[in-house]
Amino acid sequence: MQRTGKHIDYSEDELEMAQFAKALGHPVRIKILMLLESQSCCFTGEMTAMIPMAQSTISQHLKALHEAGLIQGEINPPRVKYCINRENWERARKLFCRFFSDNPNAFSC
Amino acid sequence: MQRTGKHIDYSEDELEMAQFAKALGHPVRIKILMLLESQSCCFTGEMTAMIPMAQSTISQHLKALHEAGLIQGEINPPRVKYCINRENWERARKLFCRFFSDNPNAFSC
DNA sequence: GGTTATTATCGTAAATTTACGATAAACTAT
DNA sequence: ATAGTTTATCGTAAATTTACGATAATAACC
Repeated sequence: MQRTGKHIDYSEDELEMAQFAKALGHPVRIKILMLLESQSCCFTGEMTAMIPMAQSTISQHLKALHEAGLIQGEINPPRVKYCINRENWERARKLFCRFFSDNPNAFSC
Repeated sequence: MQRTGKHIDYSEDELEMAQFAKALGHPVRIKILMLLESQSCCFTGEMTAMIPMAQSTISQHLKALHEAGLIQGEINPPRVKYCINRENWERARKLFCRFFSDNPNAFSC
């Protein structure tokens, strides 16, 4: 895409929110995050055991979530323990809450 | 993708949320929604005037938002007036708020 | 050193997304 | 009818995403 020289000026919030949203834009990544939310922490192996997908695919989705800043991994050889990145989670929460609340009909968030 | 016969059982919430998130996963679509939020309603032309992108591309993004259920269009010949789909907006708000609040460290949403 | 266990990365192929210009469609107004 | 205005759709090309199996990397253990 992006074959023109045109640049659109997006605000930091717009870019950041789109980035978070993109990371949330696949059901398996939602599932992974819910898992981490409910268990606080989780090894990759536990996820691959619960989700019928190739281990490499799960790892790829974890990478996407990591790059978006939503999770962080702690090496615990030979395993890796993942958990929510609370700082960015809070940031995302604020962005989404604000976004959906800035309208006259909304309940307060 | 999806070349195997495996099916993952996603909950309705997981699927719906991923769908909303996917629609929010591009900065120009965030921008469009913010515009609709601030103005309550907007013609396609006003958006194409404010966003330096081909008219066809904007229309494509509007279609994506419409298919995700986040906006609705009212034909007002020869123009089309778009606005937020309040019912689904509220649904999305609840999903995201709940999602980001279901954790011990979060502030209440 | 060699083995085992766990996870990431590589190489790939198919599907989807994103952007554009060109064209069609829909409706007004002349 | 013709012309004008606005928007959607079509055809396209490039980029990205998603999935897989195979392989590499890492660190513990024997």
